[in-house]
Amino acid sequence: MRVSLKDVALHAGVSIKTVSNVVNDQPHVTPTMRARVQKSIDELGYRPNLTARHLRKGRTGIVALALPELGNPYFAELAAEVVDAAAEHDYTVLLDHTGGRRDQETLVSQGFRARVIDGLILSPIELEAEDLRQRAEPVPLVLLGEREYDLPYDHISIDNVAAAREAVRHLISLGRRDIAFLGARRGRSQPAHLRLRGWREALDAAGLVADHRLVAATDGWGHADGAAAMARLLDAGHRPDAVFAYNDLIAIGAMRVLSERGLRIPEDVAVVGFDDVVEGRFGAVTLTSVSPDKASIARMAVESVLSQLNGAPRHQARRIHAGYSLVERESTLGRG
Amino acid sequence: MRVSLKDVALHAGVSIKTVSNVVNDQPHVTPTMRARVQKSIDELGYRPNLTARHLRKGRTGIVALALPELGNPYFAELAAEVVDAAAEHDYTVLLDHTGGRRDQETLVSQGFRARVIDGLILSPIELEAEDLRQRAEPVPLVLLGEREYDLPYDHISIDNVAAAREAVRHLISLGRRDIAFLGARRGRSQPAHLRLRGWREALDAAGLVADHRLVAATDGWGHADGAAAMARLLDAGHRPDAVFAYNDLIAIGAMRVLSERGLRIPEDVAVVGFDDVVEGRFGAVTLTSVSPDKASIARMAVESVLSQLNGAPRHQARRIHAGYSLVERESTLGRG
DNA sequence: CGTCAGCATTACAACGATGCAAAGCGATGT
DNA sequence: ACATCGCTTTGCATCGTTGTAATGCTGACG
Repeated sequence: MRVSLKDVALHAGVSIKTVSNVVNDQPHVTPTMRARVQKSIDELGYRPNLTARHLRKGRTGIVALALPELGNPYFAELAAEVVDAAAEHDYTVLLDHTGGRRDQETLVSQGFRARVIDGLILSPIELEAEDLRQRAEPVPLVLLGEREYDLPYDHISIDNVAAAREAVRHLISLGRRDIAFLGARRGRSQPAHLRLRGWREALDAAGLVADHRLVAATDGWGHADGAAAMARLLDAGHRPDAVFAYNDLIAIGAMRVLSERGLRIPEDVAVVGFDDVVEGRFGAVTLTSVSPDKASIARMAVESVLSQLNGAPRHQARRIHAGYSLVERESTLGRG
Repeated sequence: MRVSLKDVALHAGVSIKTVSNVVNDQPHVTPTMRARVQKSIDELGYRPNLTARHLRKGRTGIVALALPELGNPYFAELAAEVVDAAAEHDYTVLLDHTGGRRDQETLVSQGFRARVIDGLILSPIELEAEDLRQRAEPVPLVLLGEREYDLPYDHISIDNVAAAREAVRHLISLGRRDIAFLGARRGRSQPAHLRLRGWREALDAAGLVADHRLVAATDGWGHADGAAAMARLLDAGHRPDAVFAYNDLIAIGAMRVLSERGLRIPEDVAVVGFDDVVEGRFGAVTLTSVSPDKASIARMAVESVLSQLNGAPRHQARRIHAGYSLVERESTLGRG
């Protein structure tokens, strides 16, 4: 069995409370006493029982992070950043993944999966505002990602519209005119709408037509979905001279298909992705991509949870934009 | 504040324990009583406080998973599998990452990072046997990965030597003779030694020389490390006709350098990786790779932790081999 | 009608830690 | 020598839940 305060107290010949005071660095403990108790603590190898502490104090030191899928390197990289950011505050991260399914996301938001947590950082895909409106859970919640809700929860993301606009403007500056968008989620009410809006706005601003036939829906957000969408576009007889993808995986899947069809990147088709995952930096053609500042997203998410825990007013939600940059690589090199 | 058993008991006009019995589906509760209490539970929206339950029962329902780096898709994919496997047993996963550093790995193994866990699944990189020998922690531990220790802990991995042998044998069967190995960790006592041994054994068995000049060390396990190692090899005047990499990321990094130097894959240089990460299936040249059965690794790891929790003898450790297969793709296509 | 078996319900203690308030103790002032 | 002050140390209750043991109650049986 584990060593408890009681054992240490017995060993040191003092009261339980005194040991507790030493452990918690309370004032009003004489150096002598502190030393004596510390000795017993060390000898017995005492370590506080966080469960008990939590029961008493109402804190666990754990924040949950619920992501659509860990297999997507963007989320994996983000998770790593969150773990680090949490560690800075002596917090650990409990990981959950929802598969981007609405029922799972709802369950997680209501605390059904993990109930021993101080806060929740959730990156929703299909969750609807109404699902959250019914949330009775007192646990602080922070939302990440592209979905926007008019609800009293902090929301952290980059300015997706502006970032998408910048990406497409970059393609236009290279002289591209027929710019496809890959990755509007098929059959969804909110299909990647912010990035799609940025695409449209950039085209409008340049006096180009936003041809909806160049918008290809996908079922998911992986390589295979990008490949399928690209193939569909080409099979339908379209030959865009540039592609802006919802994310890097879709872009990479698309690039694969483009080269299978004998199209050169960037000469024939320039490609821009979104997320700046490591993978995009090492393909045969490196990928130009919008690079969200993952570290600061993670940091702000953790800080939001902690500030809510420390009594920040929960009714006024903040919409926080993290930084981003467009990283240009081979897939948009030179003039097309 | 949250609703507790006490509140429900008051509301229903019964004792706390009776409510507890209803909640836990204990026998010896009359249907009438059960209905009455259930009504109060529903009306008040009671949900058990897991922290208190855990304090009482000594279990938290959380297993920790400590990985070297989440940024590596192999580990991210594995983490996703572990989360799923744990969920099947109503367990959630607490994620930690060690950066593959020995001090972090030691801390994690001793429970310093996360102290609210029922078990720990650890994938060590630099941890030494002595670090674990001093482990006093009563929490069940399972080890994953290539490192082998003669210690009383279950260890789950694939048969790295056999898998590496098979990969290299495949290259030999394509007529390749000068087969490089990329990824022995530089300056380490146990540099990827199992996969390296498989490489050597396959060459020996085929009557080929295992030329140690074709073994290139790396600093880490990422794309950049593979690229650097490949560049170093080529710069030194070596021109292998095949490359076997410690993992897919290193392989992909190497492929990038190979094509930069105008070498064709697989015509000039065939490449085999290890891990079968999704990324390898969507490059310009898809990557042949050893594919460990991640799902069953995850499942067995979780089951090992749970069986230890349920009193399985801890002194006799098991060495468990999961399945794997060699998936052939474009990077080793046809005859060279 | 009284007794007892047997099930339903309850009271109490405990898991380990901490907040609060009271008790202990040495030093100081008169 | 004694009252007082102030810091150190302690005892007790408590967080929400569950295991154990005791109690209450109903109905069957003699």
